[in-house]
Parts: sequence; C-alpha cells; structure tokens
Amino acid sequence: MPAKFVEEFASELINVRAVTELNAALSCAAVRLGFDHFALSLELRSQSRASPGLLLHDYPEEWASVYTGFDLAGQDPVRRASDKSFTGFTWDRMEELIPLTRGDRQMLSVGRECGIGDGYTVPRHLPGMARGTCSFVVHPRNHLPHRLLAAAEIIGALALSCALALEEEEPESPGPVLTDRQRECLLWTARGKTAAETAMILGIGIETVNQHLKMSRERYQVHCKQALIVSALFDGLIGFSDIIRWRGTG
Amino acid sequence: MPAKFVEEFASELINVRAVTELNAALSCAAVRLGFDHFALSLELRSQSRASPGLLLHDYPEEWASVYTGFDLAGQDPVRRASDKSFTGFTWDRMEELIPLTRGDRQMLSVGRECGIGDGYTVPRHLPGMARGTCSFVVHPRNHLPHRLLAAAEIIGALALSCALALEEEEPESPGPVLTDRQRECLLWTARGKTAAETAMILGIGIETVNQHLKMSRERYQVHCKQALIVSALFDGLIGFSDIIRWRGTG
DNA sequence: GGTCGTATCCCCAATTCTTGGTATATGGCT
DNA sequence: AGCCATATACCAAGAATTGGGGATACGACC
Repeated sequence: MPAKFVEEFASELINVRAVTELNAALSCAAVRLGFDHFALSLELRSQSRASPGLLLHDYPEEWASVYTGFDLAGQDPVRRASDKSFTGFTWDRMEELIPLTRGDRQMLSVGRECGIGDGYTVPRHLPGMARGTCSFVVHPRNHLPHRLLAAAEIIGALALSCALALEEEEPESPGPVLTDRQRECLLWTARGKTAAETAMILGIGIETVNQHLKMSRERYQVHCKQALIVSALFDGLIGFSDIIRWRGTG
Repeated sequence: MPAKFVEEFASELINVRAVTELNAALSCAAVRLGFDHFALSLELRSQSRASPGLLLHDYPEEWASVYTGFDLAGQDPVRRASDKSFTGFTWDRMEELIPLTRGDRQMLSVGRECGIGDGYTVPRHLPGMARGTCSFVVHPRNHLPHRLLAAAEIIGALALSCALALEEEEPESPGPVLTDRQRECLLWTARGKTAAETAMILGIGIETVNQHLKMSRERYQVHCKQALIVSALFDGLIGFSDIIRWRGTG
C-alpha cells in the first residue's frame, strides 16, 4: 500500500523547516520503504553567488569519502543517467540510458564493496534553475522493493521539492540572451563548422563571425567556444536536434 | 489503491508503439483515475519548425481551438508554472508557483466555460533535450480525485517517458564508448580547459591529452572538439551536471 | 541630436588545435 | 607467447582560435 507511505511522508514534510529535519525524515522513509540508504543532492543554478548545493545522505562513511573522489572526476554514471530520464530508474537499467565506461563499472563495483548495491534514483530538473536527484539504495545482499518503487518516486520528488523550497530564496536572473546573428554563428560552430565555413554559409566575413562569437563568449562570461556551446545548450538557447542532424552531412 | 492503476497503465504502455495508442491509453487512464480530460505536450529542443513537438489531448473541440490562441501568445500559466515545480501541481495552487496576471485568470475562466475546471499537471524537463507536461483535468462541476493524485503523478510521468521514447527515434545504437582517460580529457575540455591545463590537472603530458582527444574524435568520427563534446553530451557519455558545476568554481 | 545596441568588416600577435607521424610499456585475453 | 587495447610521450607543420585593437552604418530610444 504505497499510498500510506506517501501520505505519512508528505505529512512529515509539512513540518520540515531545516535540512536536518529533511535528512531525518528521508532516512526514516528510506527504511520504511525497504531501502538501506538514501542520498539527496540538489544544485541550484544562480550566477549571483556560488552556492555549493545541498547533499544529504546516510551512506557508510567509507563510501562517502570514496564517492567524492569519483564525483569530482565526473565519474558518477547515476548523475549522467539523471540527465536522460523523466522518471526514476533502477541502477541495473542504467545502461539503457547511457553508455557505461569501464570506470563507471568499477565505481559501481567499489560501491558494492562498501555496502552500496542496487538503487533507485529519482531525477528532477528545472531548466536554468535547479537540478536534483534523490536515490534510495539497498545493500548488495538485499533486493530492491519493486512494489514500492512508485512510492519511492513520489517520496523522492516530494523530498526534492522540499529541499528546493528550503534552499531557494531569490528570484533567478534571466540567462544571457544572444542576438539572432550571434546565435546563428554559435549554432554553426556547434555543428562543427570553423569560422571560415560559417562565414561562407552565412555570407558574411570571417572576422564578423569571430566578432559574433566573441560577443557571445562575453555574454556568457566564458573564454572558449566549448564552454559557450555547453552553456547555450544547457540554457536551451540551442538544442541537440539543431545540431546533430548536421553532424554527418557536414 | 493507486498502485493498481499505476500497474495497469504501466503494463499498457509496454505495448504502445505509436502515439495513437498512447493517446488511447491516456484517455482511458484519465477516466479511470476520476478525471474528465487529459492533455500531454512534449517539446523536443529544436527551434526548427520541422518537428513541432507532440500534443495529445481529448479536450472539447471548443476549448482546443481557443487554447491554441492563448498558447501562441505565451499566455498559458500552466506552462509557466511547469517551469517552477519538480512535482505535479493542482491548478488551484498555481498562484503559489507563479504570479497570475489578469490574462491568466481570464484564460482559466474561459476554460471553465468550455468544460475545463480544475486540473493536475505533471511537468518534466531534461535540460537541453526536452520538456513536457501531462495534465489531468476535471469538469467544473466535478472535484479533483485527491486520493489518486499520486497515481496521476506516476502515470503522467510514465506517459511522458513513453512519448519521449516514441518521438526520439528509437533506433539508437549504443554510441562509441571511450576509455576512462579519453573521457576524463574530454570532460575537462568540455569544462573549458585547454589541453595544457587538462594535462596539468591529470598529471600527464600535454601531448598525451591531445592523443586522447585525437582518439576520441576518431571514435565519434568528428574532426573538432566542439562536435566531440556535443556528441558525447548527446549520447550521455558526459552530462551537463559533470560540466556546469565547474563553470563558476573554476 | 546624442547615445546605445546591433551588424558588418578589418588587422595582428600569441596561443591553441588538428593532423600526420613514431615510440614504449602495461595488462587482458586466447 | 602473441595479439590487442590502453596509456603514456614526443615531434612538426599548418590551420584555427582568442583577445587586443580598430572602423562604418543603421535603427531605436530619450
């Protein structure tokens, strides 16, 4: 009866005023659902001040310290898979979402040695504002409570909403806006064209293209076109479907 | 017992191969949950007019035609609220998410005249890839099935996932897999580092970094790092969360 | 009328990237 | 033992980018 757990958790969240209370409620909910651990991470995207984000978990100390190493290296496949799914996913099906490198598998293997077996991760994104994941994890010797994954999905989402409400305060500033020409140049650059090629395509001078890209980099406050493209993609200023089609044909 | 509805819907979705089937399944699920209508919209990130996205609904004809006018004018408050919430929300609580203008209220009012009363909207975002909402709506004379909103949340999310899978051109071959070193170099490059900086960070030679990037480009059959980064981002080998965090903190 | 943003074009120096090579060592697999 | 993938390192030539300078023109706004 997942509804019971969900309602219990929801009523607990109403009283939550600090992250420590959320932590306690989540830890309790994880156990009640049949999991051994939980982990919640929330990153707010505010250019104004560097907020390190929120990270709550009750992982074994051993794993927590090892994990940060993997995470700093950008080696967390769960994080990547979270960018690919609307709904929660079990870790054993991650390969359907993203390719796993050898290092990814090694990380999962090390995790199992530290008591981190299978898991269920609830991802949520608010474009330009926030991104968060809430994971529920079982010990390698235990099995996921498949009957309660729907409840875990709801509870994870509620926890993320609660965390967002706790961490969020200021209205976000609108991202940099580029002019049409700047965006056009950026698009062709993202498609792999050089400035010279872009100039020919658009029928303008090479230096003009460079100038537009220069201005675009200034707007986004980055110093190279890699970062420019990544930023614009993340903002939604350009989309993959704008780019990918041109990959082979160019 | 929401679990029953969720399981029924999930098992129906497994067989869905076309949007018309998804439409039928959703329409049926909406009624079973106690709603009168549903609406699902999915936008894949591409400004090209070629793919206008997906819109499924069983709204009264009357409302459907009026709505497009509001939507084209960017006057849909539900759409705006969807950018602010991790979880589904009932329309009567929209004002907690966004300020409602006079035009917004007018639109909701016109909706009621057309048989569109209160509703529950499930929003989902994948940064740089897709955005979607799935709404369940009751007639003005009916009340929302509050007991089943958790089920609606799950079912809405499943429907969006299904729609995403349908629109995303299933025949995805597993993309080229890079070695860990190649991926590390690629990651730091995507974070805006030059080969020299990456070499220093990883404690290896500049030319080694260039070699790894060279091999990576070969794997993806591209000839510049912009395209390499876009390709790796697109198939999930690296994720925005791996990159964006490093933009401000250096 | 003056200012500002946009779009267009130009130059230049320093740095970086791309592409073509070659080479050694290690570990896994058969 | 032999093969293959991987990681490491180096060289060199040519193309491309990056960050400084400029300039002209047009339209919007106050």
